[in-house]
Amino acid sequence: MELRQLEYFLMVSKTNSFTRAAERLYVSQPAVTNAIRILEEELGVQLFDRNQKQAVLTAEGQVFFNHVENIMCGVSKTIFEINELKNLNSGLLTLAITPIAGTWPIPKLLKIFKCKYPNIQISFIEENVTEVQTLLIENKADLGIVILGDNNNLIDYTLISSQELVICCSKNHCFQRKNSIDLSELVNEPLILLTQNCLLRKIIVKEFERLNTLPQIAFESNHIQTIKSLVACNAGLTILPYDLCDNSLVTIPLDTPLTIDTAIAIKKNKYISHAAQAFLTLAKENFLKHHEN
Amino acid sequence: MELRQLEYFLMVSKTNSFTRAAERLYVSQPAVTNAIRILEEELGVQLFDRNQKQAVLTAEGQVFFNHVENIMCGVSKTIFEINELKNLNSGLLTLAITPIAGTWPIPKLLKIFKCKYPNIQISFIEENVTEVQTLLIENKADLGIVILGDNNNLIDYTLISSQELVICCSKNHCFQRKNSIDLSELVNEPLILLTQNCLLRKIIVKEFERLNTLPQIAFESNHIQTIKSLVACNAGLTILPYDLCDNSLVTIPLDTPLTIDTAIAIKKNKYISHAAQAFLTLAKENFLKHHEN
DNA sequence: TAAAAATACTCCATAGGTATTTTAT
DNA sequence: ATAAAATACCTATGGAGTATTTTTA
Repeated sequence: MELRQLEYFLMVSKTNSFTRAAERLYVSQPAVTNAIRILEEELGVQLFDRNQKQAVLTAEGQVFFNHVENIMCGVSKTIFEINELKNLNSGLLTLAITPIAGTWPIPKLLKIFKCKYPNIQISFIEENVTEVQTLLIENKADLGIVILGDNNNLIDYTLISSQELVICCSKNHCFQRKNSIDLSELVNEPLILLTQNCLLRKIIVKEFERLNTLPQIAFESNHIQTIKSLVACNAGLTILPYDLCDNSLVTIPLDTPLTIDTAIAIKKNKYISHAAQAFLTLAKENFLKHHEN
Repeated sequence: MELRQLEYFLMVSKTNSFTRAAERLYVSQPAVTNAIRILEEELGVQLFDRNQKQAVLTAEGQVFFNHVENIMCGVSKTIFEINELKNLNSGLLTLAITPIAGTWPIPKLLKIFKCKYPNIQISFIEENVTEVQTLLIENKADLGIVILGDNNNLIDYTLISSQELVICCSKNHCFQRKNSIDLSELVNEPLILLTQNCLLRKIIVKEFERLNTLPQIAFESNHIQTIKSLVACNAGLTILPYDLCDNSLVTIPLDTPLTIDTAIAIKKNKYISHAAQAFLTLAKENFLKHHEN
């Protein structure tokens, strides 16, 4: 049984004529006759009654017809859906993101993506970096979005955001007039940082360790907003990516700039779905455009 | 797109290997590779990620897989159903019957048929002879069951029952001792017959007309039972097929036997469905067996 | 190095074409 | 006589095979 035969069969059923079916299918009449003959032989059942004035379905042919219509409808739907995927008019994108990446700078990017490809469904898995990497390697996520720093050699990383870290203090803090600050000046200042397992915290602590010291952590929270509120009421200082700060705080650059880099992580040598490719391309474009400014 | 390709695709999906799929399909590995390659080219989408340790479905391949499973399931169901029809394990038989045929001798035959082919569904259309013939010509019924007498030259008739008509009278009637009766003896007897449009009535009337006379119709009814009851209480005589009589009545054969013939009517040159063929064969067998006795 | 997939090539089955015959109205 | 389907025969596409190369773990 072949789809071609089924197609011919449907056309003969609809036109009640081998000749007219052949015309509409742009093949010769014997081609149709042959296809139907072979189909009937294979099924062991006569599909058309040729003794009538016109080729008319037999009882068995009618039963077959009902099934074949369903099959061919399924085939059409399949091809349609594949084209929708190709045209990025449908699809599922599974993103494995780390919490910090989830708060920033990804939401902005997602908004642009969703606007451009409204029919692509996005599914999030929010886990820590090592778990995100595992998900990628096990093909349980298309793309990961992580803060660079703890790379895995089975994964490729594409930088999509590089943001300068700045010191944040309240408008009343004595640092507020400074043009820049050296990290060493913060050694004795009470700091308000994210909780221990966050990459931003780890990056900051690592920088202090490079100075052979440790930060004085007055408060820690896993909510950026809490940290900002504490800083605003002068409970201490914090260090945040510039874009996460708002005008309730004073931001002061570091003497030796420190950046936090966000990257899209993809398993090496893995096929990338159209939706994932679209996301990757958009993220790269966005990064370049942002960097020009 | 071809069913063969879809079959190969499913096997590769299930085995995650072109080589193992080829083994299971009893074809060479390049045959599978080629089929999938052509399928991918035609769809414009990569279905398998060959960069992994094993051939694994891409996101697009997964979507395709879901559809293809449905399609192939539909194909299996189709073939199964066609085989069921061939094996007379399913099917629909549309019988166009005239009322007299419906009461007798068809019910007996139907019982045997239903017993032998319990899964064939039977649909009745009860109409008069000319309407039954129209239904057959318009392919709205597979078989007709009619009393012979008003034949149509577009239709073939197959005799399935030939029954002698007998005079019926009550046990008190003066005729009850007779061994046989000539129709002419009934000319002045009050008769109880079926209503005008019934073929049995027409046959009887025609016989009287051959004697250049008309029957004296005391009562008419379209219910056999009513007629029999009237005869039993001596309201008159009737003429019925022998099998429709019971021992509440006395039955007397006619001098010159008169028969009522039931036939299966089929449109000439028409394809006969397996179910209809089975019914026809059974009816013929049954008729022969009955005639031997 | 081994195993899997891709490639190169050869062959033949068969789909489809043209020409013609048969069939049915 | 006409129109439709079947048949006969030919051609060429492409599916499947074998042998081999490439690739990746």
